[in-house]
Amino acid sequence: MASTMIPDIVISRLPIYLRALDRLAQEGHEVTSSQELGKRLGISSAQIRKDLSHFGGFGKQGTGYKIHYLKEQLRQVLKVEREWEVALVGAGDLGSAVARYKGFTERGFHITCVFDSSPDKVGKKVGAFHVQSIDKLTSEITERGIQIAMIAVPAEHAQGVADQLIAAGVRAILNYAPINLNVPEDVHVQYIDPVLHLQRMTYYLP
Amino acid sequence: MASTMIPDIVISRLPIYLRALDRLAQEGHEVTSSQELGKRLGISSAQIRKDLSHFGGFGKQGTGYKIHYLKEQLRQVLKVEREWEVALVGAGDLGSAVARYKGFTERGFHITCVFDSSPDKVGKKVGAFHVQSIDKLTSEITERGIQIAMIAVPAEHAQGVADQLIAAGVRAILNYAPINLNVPEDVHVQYIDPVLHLQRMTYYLP
DNA sequence: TAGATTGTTAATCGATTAACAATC
DNA sequence: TAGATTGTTAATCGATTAACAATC
Repeated sequence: MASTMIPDIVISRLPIYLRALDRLAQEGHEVTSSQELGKRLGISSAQIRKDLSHFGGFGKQGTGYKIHYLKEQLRQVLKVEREWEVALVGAGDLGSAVARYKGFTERGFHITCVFDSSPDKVGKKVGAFHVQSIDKLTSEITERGIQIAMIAVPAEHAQGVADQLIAAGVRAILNYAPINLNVPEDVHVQYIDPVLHLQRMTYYLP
Repeated sequence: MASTMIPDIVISRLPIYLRALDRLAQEGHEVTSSQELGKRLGISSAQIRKDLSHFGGFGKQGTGYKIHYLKEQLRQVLKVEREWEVALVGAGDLGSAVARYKGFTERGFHITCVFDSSPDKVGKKVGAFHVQSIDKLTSEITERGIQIAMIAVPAEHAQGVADQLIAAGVRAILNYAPINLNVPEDVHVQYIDPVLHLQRMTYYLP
């Protein structure tokens, strides 16, 4: 299969293209070119064409890409033409904010269960969600066949939670805890730590 | 100056190293090696040594790196040995969550002003912050000499806000709005869009 | 000293870009 | 047709890794 041969760095740009295409569509455009897209994103047109060509010829010489069509193709490549169930672990300040964030559902990622280890929180509601005991994590995730989870617990508990999630069948983790996770190679992890981004920018400030 | 010659990809890893060193220190370690650090981070030891060597010889043959010393050196390189003032634009759901997040202050980034365009929000409190009208943005940021801002407004207003921030002197922007910003090349932008990370992982799921 | 690990060089690997034939 | 833009190849550029002398 071709999928194993496509560099991850290419995959990482597809969601960015998709987001820009959504925007162009919203603005009323129907067609775009690698040049226009590249200018918006600060990416060379050659790179965009090369990235897209891994998955097929989506454009037409002389005219460019039909935005609606390209969007649909990219959504299928990324497997985001479907809806995904997501588990959230941690219902503290950070977890609650994540649970309330509307951007997930709007783009096809539905949080369907929220876990916390604190008896104070279990049984309470966070946003629209009923917080469950972490003891239910394995059974709930296994039964529902959930493959994606978000971790929003303190750093010191994140690795343990990740291990539990993986044992229960989770294969993709979005980690908000400020710590690196060690996971088997068939499990994917992405990190959100806004402070890292700030620290990367201060280097360049006077 | 050497700084312009160091690849940005190297800079982007320094905060990750720093975070791992913090953790090692918390766990009671006093010394580490490129091998140990690399194993934790899933990065080759050669890469860590090479990255660090851009800034000086921080280690000792045979023994490795003193964690406390290396932390201090990296903090200086990244300019995070000091405290930074940060402006936040947008006090809606997302902006409020950002304002309440404790991780910023803990690591030296102090939100000192919050702006919103909605008269409903101006004058109210969000977390510990008094929300100001966006009309005050330019004067407030200029007077305080703020160089870092976070954008948490709807996508359609993000570019306009960025333009205002830059005109007022901001040189580093952390953008939570799901849209690419076009900025002059002496302005740094980083993006936080958790959905992008999820979309990048679903590609690999069955 | 023997063992370990750095800092650095050279070799390898991979990603980006330039260029252009194909073609709409 | 003339103009525009794709998809793709080859060339360039840059980043990672392997290896090892230096040295603690």
